[in-house]
Amino acid sequence: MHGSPPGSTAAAPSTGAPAGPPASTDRDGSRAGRRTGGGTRREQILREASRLFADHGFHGVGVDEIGAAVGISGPALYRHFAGKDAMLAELLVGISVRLRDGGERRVEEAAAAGRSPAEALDALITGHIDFALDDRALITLHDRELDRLPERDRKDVRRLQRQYVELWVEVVCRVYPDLSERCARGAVHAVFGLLNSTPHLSARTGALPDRAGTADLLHRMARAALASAAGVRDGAPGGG
Amino acid sequence: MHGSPPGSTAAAPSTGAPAGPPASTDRDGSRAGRRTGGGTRREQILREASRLFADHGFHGVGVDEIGAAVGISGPALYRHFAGKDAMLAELLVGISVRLRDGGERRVEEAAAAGRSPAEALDALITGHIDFALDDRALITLHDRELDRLPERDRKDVRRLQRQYVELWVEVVCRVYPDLSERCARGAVHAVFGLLNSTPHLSARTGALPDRAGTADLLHRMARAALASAAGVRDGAPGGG
DNA sequence: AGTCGGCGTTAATGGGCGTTAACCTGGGAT
DNA sequence: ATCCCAGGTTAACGCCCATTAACGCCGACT
Repeated sequence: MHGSPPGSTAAAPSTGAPAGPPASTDRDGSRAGRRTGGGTRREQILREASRLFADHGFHGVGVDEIGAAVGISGPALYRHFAGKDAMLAELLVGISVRLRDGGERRVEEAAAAGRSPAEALDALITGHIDFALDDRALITLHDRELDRLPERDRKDVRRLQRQYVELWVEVVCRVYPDLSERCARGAVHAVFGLLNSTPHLSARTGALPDRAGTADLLHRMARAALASAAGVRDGAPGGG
Repeated sequence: MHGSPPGSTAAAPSTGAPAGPPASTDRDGSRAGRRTGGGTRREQILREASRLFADHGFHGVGVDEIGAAVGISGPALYRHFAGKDAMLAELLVGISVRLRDGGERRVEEAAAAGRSPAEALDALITGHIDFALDDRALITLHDRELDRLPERDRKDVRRLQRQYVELWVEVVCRVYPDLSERCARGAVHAVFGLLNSTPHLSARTGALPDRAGTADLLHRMARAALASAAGVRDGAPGGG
């Protein structure tokens, strides 16, 4: 019991890539960047933690569960994170940064290429849809577990979220000049709700055709919803 | 310590109506229906519990907190409910029943009055918006805490939710015959996401004009989103 | 008047869980 | 060859919290 060999009792990881035999092939120079199946240990942990948090809620997941999901057990997580809170914080801040930076990049690129505000808005919609479809768990956490964060991080996340919303509002107001900023903000929030509904869809079996079809459907709905918020018939063409 | 008089140490209720002096004025005949400030004790508890669950998540709220919110302390809740799970179950089942029954009633009334499918759809939208605006906490719980339910109740709630969705899908398919049922289901889910976004809005101060304005905005957006899902320009009038 | 049950109270119990402690190991740098 | 430390392991601690136990008050019926 006491001197038993380690590494045999831990549960198997739930991702597709089993980490049983340590991946000895891919050694990169960096010290803290040892890689197993899918990225750094830290990244593995964050990925699994996000899935678990999204499924069962932050308080509904134990550290042992998270550990088991990556093939290590319980307290070993403390070699990578200061605690459970720190994992959630890193996830939420990471999401918010990615959303904001991605949005800013798209708007800047559109402006640099001399495209119309409507095209910039399309770029924002496309980016958000990609995110919602590819990182469903993160999207779920994004607007669900914010309150479980220690004060400091919560403020950071809120600031980032606000910046992202304002980015949208600016573009929307440029596309629909008659729309008040107040209404635009409300409409943008509603469109986020629409786009972020994807987690619910894919829970059901085959609820939607495929990725491209879903993306197209959501894109059309989002654009039409915004247009109608401005009291305008949507005159844009069909899809991307 | 042991024989101290009860009723003096409990925390004050957070609702507007203090329950300090027992309401002796309103006695109705029913035995289990004693009333204090706002409805039955059971109803008080459910109301506060829904608010707390929505704010902090099911696992993030303790029974002592719920008790304190209605002016009693901790284990007294067990005089009214079998346990914490039972409260959540009653809330979620109640929501789902109200949504489904309300929806069915509206559709039947529209049919009985000889109205068009489009008008039935408008009635559904209006009903959902009323619900989302008046019971924000419940709407939040509705799609967030389902997994925290014991198996039996979870199945019930899912069945009710499915029936509600199917009700919408039927009406939508009648309004837009070219829309495949599959796409209609996806679009309906997306519209739910749009309409249920209201909790996020009102968290911010003055994010939206007023109740009527918000309802109108959401209604227009929902209708336009559904129309665009069918590949149709929304031809309905402004709304009201 | 007497009693009985609804509704509270506080104290105790028991399990779950985050976190820490103490210890082990294997592979790269010296 | 040796050392070191990143990254594991299991055991233990302590808190939080849902639930139960044991008891008290009061209003309503007989």
